[in-house]
Amino acid sequence: MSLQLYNSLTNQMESFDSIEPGKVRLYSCGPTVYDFAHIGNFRSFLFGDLLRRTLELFDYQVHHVMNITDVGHMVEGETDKMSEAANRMKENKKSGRVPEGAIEDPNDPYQIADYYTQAFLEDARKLQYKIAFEYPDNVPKATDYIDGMQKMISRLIDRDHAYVAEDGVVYFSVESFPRYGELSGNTLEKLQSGAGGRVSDENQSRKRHPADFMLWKPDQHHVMKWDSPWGVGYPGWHIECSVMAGQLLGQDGIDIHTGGEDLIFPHHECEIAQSCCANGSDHFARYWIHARFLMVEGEKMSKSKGNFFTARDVFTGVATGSQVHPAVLRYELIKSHYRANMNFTKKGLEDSAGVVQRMLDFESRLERETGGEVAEVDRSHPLLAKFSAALANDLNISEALAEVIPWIRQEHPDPRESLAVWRAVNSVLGITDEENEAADSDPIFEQVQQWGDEMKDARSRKDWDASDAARQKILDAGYEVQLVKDGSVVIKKSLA
RNA sequence: GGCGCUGUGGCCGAGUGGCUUAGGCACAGGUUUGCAAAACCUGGUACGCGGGUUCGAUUCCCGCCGGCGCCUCCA
Repeated sequence: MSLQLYNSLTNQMESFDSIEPGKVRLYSCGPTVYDFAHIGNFRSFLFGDLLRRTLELFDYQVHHVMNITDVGHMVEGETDKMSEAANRMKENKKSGRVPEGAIEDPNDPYQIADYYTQAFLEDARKLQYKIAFEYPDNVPKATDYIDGMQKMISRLIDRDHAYVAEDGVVYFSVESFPRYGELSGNTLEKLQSGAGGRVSDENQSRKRHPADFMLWKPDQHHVMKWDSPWGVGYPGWHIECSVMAGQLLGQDGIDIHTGGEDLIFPHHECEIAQSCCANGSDHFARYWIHARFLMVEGEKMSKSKGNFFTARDVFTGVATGSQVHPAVLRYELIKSHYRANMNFTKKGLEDSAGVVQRMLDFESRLERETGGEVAEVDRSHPLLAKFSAALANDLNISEALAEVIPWIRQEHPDPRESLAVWRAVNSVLGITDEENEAADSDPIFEQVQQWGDEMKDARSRKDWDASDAARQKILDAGYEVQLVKDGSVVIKKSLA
């Protein structure tokens, strides 16, 4: 069975073949670390994770790399993102969102970048984003690759694909790369007319073509700056991914490159141009796969609408009013097809919580029945065959889940086989894991347990009023109560 | 204006030229239960609008309307 993927480069479905048999080189555009990552970022990242896990299910050995962008790129020529982050950090410290003492000096961009990098990794691990467990090896930081960027820029200049403009800025010459526009469907003429009045005239006049993009900008005053053959300054945004992908995954091209749909142009278009021209190769990535945007309650997520949520806003209950288990957020963010807009809602989260609870219960039941012993299964097992066929169809997760959920409800006469099947399914879904369950401890849990005991005692006396009162206290604390036939009371924390 | 994606029942969300027409949540009825919850069983409601092709279209074609992204900050 071959994996079918929708390639943004050709705008059609294609059978996946890797450059090296059995191995996949996968690159995902990662977060900028000027602030906490939001749920839209994680939708895109978790799509990359789902792709990686699916490839692994199909027995590929996947080398996945994702960058961390920690260079403070310029905004509007005035402020840069690191300075903005420093200001925000000072506010966040005041409001308590960032604990006092978390950062010694908010004016040190490296401290800010490091703080948000660690925060990102923490969130990503809770969400079972596999690559976050491979930091730092497969999660490179842009500022560690300045030297490589400079070498690539030099090579582009040597090959006449880049030039130093009269103001000292190094630009990539899009006219030197006829295929520029291949990914986004743009042409240089259209770009020229589309640019309109957005870009200041002074800047444009120094470029050979309006679409030429910056590779290095000399700027003594920039908050993060490095020495270079073109003066002290900082690199352009696009060059870092070309360099890190090349150094970590090899110069002879990568198999799959992923990112959010907004990165198609200009970012990925520019990566292709730089990489192909610097390496003298025809291909950079053979498959480009882009995830669509996330909406919140039917609207675009934006700070001004107040529907802009970070992952930790969701975990802690800031977003919806109740705490959300990371597995529920993960499920919510992966449950719909990556090429469809997804609508993030409180109701959706509650739905997801129900499914996740069912999965957790199912797994613990099988663990109990088998003592953790599993049978041998492979992908020819009926459920796994259907599950993987669905995923092979451009990661059709909805269809895959539509097979799994009814299967869970079925009778499971051979729990050891079912557990093995479940583990294979879960290796892709990433729902249950020991780490999150262990992290579930709650200071009021002992109190809740005590109410549970009260309820059990009251029930044995048939004192229904006392039983109901105890149950209400448990429910109010955000827990759910289940009665078992033998008279015991099982208490579970609500997942969302 | 250009490029690309998209519109399915109360909600989320697959899929298909006709066949038993996903799955989840919610809702209704039932089993169970002190009452709930959970679990299990049963049930109803679809394919943006207008044309065309066809014996037959939600599915193909054309047009229209709506939503989303990009067109040098953006997952």
